[in-house]
Amino acid sequence: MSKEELKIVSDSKISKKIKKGDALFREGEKLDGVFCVRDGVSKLSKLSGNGKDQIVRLASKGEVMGQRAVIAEESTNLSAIAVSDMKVCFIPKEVISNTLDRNPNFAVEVLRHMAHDLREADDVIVNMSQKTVKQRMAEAFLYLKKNYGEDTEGYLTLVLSREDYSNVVGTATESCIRIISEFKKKGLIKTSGKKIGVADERKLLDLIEGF
Amino acid sequence: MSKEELKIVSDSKISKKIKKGDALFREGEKLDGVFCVRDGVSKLSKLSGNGKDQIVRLASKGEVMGQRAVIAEESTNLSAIAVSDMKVCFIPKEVISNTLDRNPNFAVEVLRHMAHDLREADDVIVNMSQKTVKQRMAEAFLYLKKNYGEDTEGYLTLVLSREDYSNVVGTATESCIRIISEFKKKGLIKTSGKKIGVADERKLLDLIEGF
DNA sequence: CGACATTTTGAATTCCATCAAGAAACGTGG
DNA sequence: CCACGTTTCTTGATGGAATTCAAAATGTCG
Repeated sequence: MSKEELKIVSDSKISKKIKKGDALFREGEKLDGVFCVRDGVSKLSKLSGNGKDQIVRLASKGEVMGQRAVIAEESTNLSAIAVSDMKVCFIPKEVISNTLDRNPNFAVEVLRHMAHDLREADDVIVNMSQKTVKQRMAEAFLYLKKNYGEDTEGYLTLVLSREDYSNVVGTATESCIRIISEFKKKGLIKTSGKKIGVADERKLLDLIEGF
Repeated sequence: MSKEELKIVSDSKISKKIKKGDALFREGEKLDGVFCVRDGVSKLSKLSGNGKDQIVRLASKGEVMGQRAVIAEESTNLSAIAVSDMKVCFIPKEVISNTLDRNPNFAVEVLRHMAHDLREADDVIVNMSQKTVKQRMAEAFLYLKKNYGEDTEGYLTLVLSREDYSNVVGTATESCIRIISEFKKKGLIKTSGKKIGVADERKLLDLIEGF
């Protein structure tokens, strides 16, 4: 991307602060631009027929939300809700489509990014359909540790509610809670209030592999 | 896409015939190009930890396979296996990447296509995690009817094995068979050998909605 | 026909969602 | 700071859904 173009995109950014629990957008809305996360984490979820949310992915610093809808010129299929306080910047869709048309490299860059998202989505499909709830819970904890890290005491940096966990894993909140307490009893994880920490990574991995 | 470029792509195509059951490629392989389906149908599947295949999507006439891997310059995450006899054409990756670099419109076109795939993948994730096996079976039949049509007697044009059905839906083959016979008894579908036909679209829809 | 894969049914078991109800945490206004 | 209503978390009990293992029936192909 050339310097002038980088400047255009950069100038057209609008910064926003979003409070935990507030929505950046909701499924079905038309977006006039994309959001880029500068700080904090957002969940991207979709309402299912039975009234439950399914969290499809999480977006944190440096990640972009809404590009699928803007590119396809459709309304969003997902809602974006802040899981923690956030700072985001907004880039109007005209800027996106102009840059796309003018700059093949930018397009290819976006393409790569979407190819990556698609691969992850394929993996999630397989996990959802072939793994047990326990295995998916174990994966979720390892994923959160890997992507968001842990504090000095070994607890996951990103703190989610039990309901959010269940919406990531696609299960009932009670099942999720039961599995957390089972994992704790077996020493796979540790808890402190809402915080959860990975205690035995190896055993979690074994569980995922089916031992 | 300009005429010259169209010609380049067209000239570089290589036609292949693939027999039912044969693989176009297998997960983990590196691809040196993409496949475009001219005739027949292929399943795109991924092996899960427990040894079962999960069919992520089906590709038929006009659809392209392998573009994700080629664009991301990774090995494929999916296997492509012919569900019926097929004719496909192969386009080398150099041709793809050259065209991508030169032609912003082509890139945007591919981008739109991938945005569409991503949306569908999101929907599948929600279906897999929130719907029952029965509901997913019902959806599968309606999907197959809508996308591949039915013969003069009302049976689905695309004939899959029971195992393939179960791999689409993400369930055990026995469960899948039991549901088929239940649906038949209730008059939702009809069968004749391996062939399956939609008998009562409305009732299938009701079942999906949870009645 | 015989060998092999696919389809079908049966029964036992495990997994998970749901309903109900109690305990702990949280915020808010007095 | 406490009393309160509200939300979130936790545990128990139960029924239904789906997997698994086993075995029989049917189909397919050399």
